[in-house]
Amino acid sequence: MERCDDRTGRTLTEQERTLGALLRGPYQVLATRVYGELSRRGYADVRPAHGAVFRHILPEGSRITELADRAQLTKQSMGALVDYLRDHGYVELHPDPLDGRAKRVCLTERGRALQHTALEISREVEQELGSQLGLRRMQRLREVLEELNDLLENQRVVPG
Amino acid sequence: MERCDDRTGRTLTEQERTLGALLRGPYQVLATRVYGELSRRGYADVRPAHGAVFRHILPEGSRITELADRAQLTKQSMGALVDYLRDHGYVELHPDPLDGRAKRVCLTERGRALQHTALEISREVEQELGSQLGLRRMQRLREVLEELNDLLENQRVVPG
DNA sequence: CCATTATAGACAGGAACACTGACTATATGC
DNA sequence: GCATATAGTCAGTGTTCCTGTCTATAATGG
Repeated sequence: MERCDDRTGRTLTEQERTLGALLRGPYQVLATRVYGELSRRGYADVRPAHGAVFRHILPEGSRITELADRAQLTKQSMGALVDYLRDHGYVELHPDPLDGRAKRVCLTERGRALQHTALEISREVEQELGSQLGLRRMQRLREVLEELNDLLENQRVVPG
Repeated sequence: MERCDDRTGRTLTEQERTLGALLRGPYQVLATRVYGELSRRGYADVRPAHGAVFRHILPEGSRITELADRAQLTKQSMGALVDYLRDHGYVELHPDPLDGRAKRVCLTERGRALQHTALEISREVEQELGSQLGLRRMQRLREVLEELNDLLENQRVVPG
């Protein structure tokens, strides 16, 4: 039986870094810093999962099903996130005047304040990284990532 | 009370895409495709969480604590992942000859085959994305991401 | 050599997150 | 109207990761 005794001291995936790994590292750092900073600035009850609501809700409000579709979650999961955010004062639920089954989810003042703060923190972290990485490189990274995101969005659901 | 009735049809975060969002999108697409393809190629029992082991294990084997440190997980969480992978034939546990408390986790033949296949799939997906995005752009993306990862790794733990 | 302290790992319990299936109430289309 | 579709809820489950506690072994300093 072959024993494991190479003694190279490097993993296989270190020798060949996958694109996924290269994306995951920075993303995790970003997410940790943004939610950590939010916690310090008075929004300790907002967790990463709730981003699914704040990222997708429209200024005029959105229905739970809409949010679920956009966030690629089930209605049940999105319903739970919305319940939590309502209980914590970030959103309000209004009956939809056009559809008696539906509810409109709307940001409260506090919800908008959080959204604003989160964007602010994101900008701060990006600037800080940019100053370490070099502004030109950060600019290039952003450009290519925007193109990649556009590409992926357009092929996410085959239009029927 | 101010009602929510802007009717712009765009979210705040769509107007200003954060770096985090730009990284998350492609990462999720990559991860979904890689693990989906692994499932189709006979590794349906390997889930994304198990990547923490395969990404960090050394060719000569690693201890659970080492893997936990590198993957930034607790020893307990890593222990559970290793147990699962042992039960499914991807790793073996040997007592560490140098430390009676420790166990060496080593990949089995099947574990190495999975690792190989996962890297192969990652390359395939990256190539496919590259052909859609443009090879030059993908090349630039990779370069900048590698620099960013190096930067973040070097400041992860302040060297004591 | 022995007492203290540190480390490797396991056991128990729980929180966060997202899922499936089944259900009610309302809307829509013929 | 009746059949079908949709919005949202209720109940239950699985995965992933955590904290706290414990045992066994190792390392260190008198």
